[in-house]
Amino acid sequence: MTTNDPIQEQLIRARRNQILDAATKVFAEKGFSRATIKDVARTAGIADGTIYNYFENKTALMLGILDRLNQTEQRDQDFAEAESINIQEWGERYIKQRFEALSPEGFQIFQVLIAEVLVNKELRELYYQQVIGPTFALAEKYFQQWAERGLIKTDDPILAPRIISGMFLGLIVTRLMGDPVLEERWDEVPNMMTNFIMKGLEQDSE
Amino acid sequence: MTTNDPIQEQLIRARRNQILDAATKVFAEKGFSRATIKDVARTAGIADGTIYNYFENKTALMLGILDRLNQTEQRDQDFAEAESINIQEWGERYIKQRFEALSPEGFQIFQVLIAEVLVNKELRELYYQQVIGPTFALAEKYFQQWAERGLIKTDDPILAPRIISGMFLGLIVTRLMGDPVLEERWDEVPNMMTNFIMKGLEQDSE
Amino acid sequence: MTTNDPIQEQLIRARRNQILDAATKVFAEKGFSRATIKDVARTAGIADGTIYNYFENKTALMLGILDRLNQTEQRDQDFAEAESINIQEWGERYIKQRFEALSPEGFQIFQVLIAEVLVNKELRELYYQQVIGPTFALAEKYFQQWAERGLIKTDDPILAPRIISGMFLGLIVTRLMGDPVLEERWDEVPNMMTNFIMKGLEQDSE
Amino acid sequence: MTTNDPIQEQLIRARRNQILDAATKVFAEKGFSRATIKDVARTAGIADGTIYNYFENKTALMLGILDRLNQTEQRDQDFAEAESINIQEWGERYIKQRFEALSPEGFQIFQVLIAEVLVNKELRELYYQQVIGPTFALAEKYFQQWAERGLIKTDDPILAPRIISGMFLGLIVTRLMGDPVLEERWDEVPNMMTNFIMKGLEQDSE
DNA sequence: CATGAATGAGGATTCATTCAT
DNA sequence: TATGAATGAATCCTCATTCAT
Repeated sequence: MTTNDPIQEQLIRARRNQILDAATKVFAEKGFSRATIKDVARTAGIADGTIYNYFENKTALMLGILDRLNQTEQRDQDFAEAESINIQEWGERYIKQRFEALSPEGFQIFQVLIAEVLVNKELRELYYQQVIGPTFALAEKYFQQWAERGLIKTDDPILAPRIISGMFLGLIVTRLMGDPVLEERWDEVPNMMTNFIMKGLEQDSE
Repeated sequence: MTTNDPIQEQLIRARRNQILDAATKVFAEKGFSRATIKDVARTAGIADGTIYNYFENKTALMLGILDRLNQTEQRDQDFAEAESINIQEWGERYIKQRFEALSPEGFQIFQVLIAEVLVNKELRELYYQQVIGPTFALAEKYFQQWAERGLIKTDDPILAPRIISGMFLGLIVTRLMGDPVLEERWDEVPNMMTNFIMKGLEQDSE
Repeated sequence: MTTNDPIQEQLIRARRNQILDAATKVFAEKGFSRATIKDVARTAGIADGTIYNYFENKTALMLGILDRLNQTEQRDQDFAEAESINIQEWGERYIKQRFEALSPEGFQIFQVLIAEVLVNKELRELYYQQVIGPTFALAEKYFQQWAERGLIKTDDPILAPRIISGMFLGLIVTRLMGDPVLEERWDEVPNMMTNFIMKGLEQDSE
Repeated sequence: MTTNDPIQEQLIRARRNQILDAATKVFAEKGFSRATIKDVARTAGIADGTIYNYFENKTALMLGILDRLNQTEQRDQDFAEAESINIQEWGERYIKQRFEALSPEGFQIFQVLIAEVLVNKELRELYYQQVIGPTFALAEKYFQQWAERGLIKTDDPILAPRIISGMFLGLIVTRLMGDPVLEERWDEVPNMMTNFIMKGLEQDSE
């Protein structure tokens, strides 16, 4: 079962990725339940049965997608360096970075993920525990520090990051819901959003 | 077929609502595809077949939920009166109103809706056309006016409402994803959000 | 249950006939199985439930149709008088009579009957016992007599009537199968058929 | 999808035939509508689902039966050679041939076919167009020729073949309706029928 | 490992029948 | 009696999963 042959390992990993790519695409298009193993297999260009050599069952495909997401996510958990530089600048950079990470495939992953997490309690808990929770915990810590140092003016370092990430998430969802404006002007969104977060809508009071 | 007997009408409407309530609950819990007609029937306390006396098929249940949503939504399409009063005050009031409209059942409806719309192209297009599109169109018009009159300082009346509604939507999704903080402190969110929208995070520059 | 009020009786019989008419029509169009009680009720202009006040169940509708057929059939069991007149003339008259009995409704009854009898063993046995069998028995008797008296030249009074009635039945079936020629020229068929039966195709041998 | 592997092809065709055999049997016994896929599957000795690997749906089974019939039918479209030989002899031979083609399975096919065609408009039109119509067209042509050459004495080459084929069809139906005489003496029918067609019932007039 | 035919449990839907009004 | 809403058994069909090749 578990070989140690490094070439074998490579092949297996490649095949797993090929299947997960197909699954992501198909799940995004039709949703987890409506998508069939046959769909995934056809999209991956392999036979139905082959999928079961790499994944226990259909649910494992979903978890596999989540897993890959986690792995990529972890790379950009870099709230850190904020201290050194101007907070506005950092915010800008951070947000842009998040947006840039959203490849077309990234959107599909979000699409699958949100849709499924909303209606699958198990997955929801898993995802909250593994991703959302830790992210918020980290964010809270930094917002706390920044607020203390007077870098930002929020008095609620718990809700603030939720509002910001909510904005990000909501924009993605709105785009996924088919808003053509967001699709077309997606590049302008990070800047706009940063501005928004920093300064709000209100007229300067002078 | 279509009787005019008002008592009959009442009964039919009541039964339809009973079924839609059950469907909303079940769809929110398990998602549209995983939910079975038997689930809905059991939850509604009726027989499977009865559902088909009121709805063509399972999909019609989904559309029925959407329809009821539209009907309630239309009541609060009141961007209007903003002109008369202070824009900040209006924003506060408007946002609070939107939040208050979110009964527990309201959350379930969102849960069903978002999850399904994300993976159901037909429904997505329908919903965008009937709800999202018109709402944005209206919002754009008002933002435009407010910006012209100097009430708000955005220079982009197209993206701005998307960012704000995205924030709202994103917060709902985050809560639906199980964030306990948002659930617990949901009452504080409208104020916080209003503030945020108006003033942003940035320290006043004096 | 069983009233003796003659007016009641009349009404009941009328309603039964109304239902059977509708059933005949619907069964002919869609076949017994595909036809629904709702179809029959709608065609009869009454409610579904009402049918069950007059017939035990759906099958009883079929038997009711058969029953009415038997009652009309019995009127023309008049092989008799053949003796008195020229056999050719009699044949002509008999065949014409059979054809004339075929009202449009009569075709529908045949359509229902044949289709159902072919695939319903119980009904088939019932029908053979009650109608086909007795008819052949009678026919055999007369053919026997005619042959003995030299009125016809068949030496097989058992098969002969089967061939003739088969011809009749087959022409009906062919017409029911949608042959436009037979539909259009149906009036000419009796004569043609009589001739055929009497003289066959063969050239006279002089 | 469509492999060219000849062994695969063989297996597929064999399985299709296995299913169609079962379907023919079951449909003949219970009729198309009353027969269930489970019935067919059990009779074929396979699982329900397997049927759907070979046929789109239940209706396709019916069409499949029809298709096989067409293929066998086409072999004996041999009106031709009549010219060379004595017409009586040819008629005899032709009719015998048709009767011999009626294997036990052939009867079942007729049973299914007639019963269903009578109550299924779509199938009826399909069958008329593909089988009955063309057959009559061919027959008309030959009867016309024979009549012109004085081989037969009919003056109506349009109705004549209908009467003859009607006789054949009617005899089959009568037998299918359960007549024990026809079942027992089926072998004698072709001769009797030929005679009948050629000479009719009438006493020779000398 | 790869394949894809076979399996059969599960779910949407239909419809004969019942029964309260 | 007439009605037609409610019922739930029955049936078609889908599809995750298995397994022989």
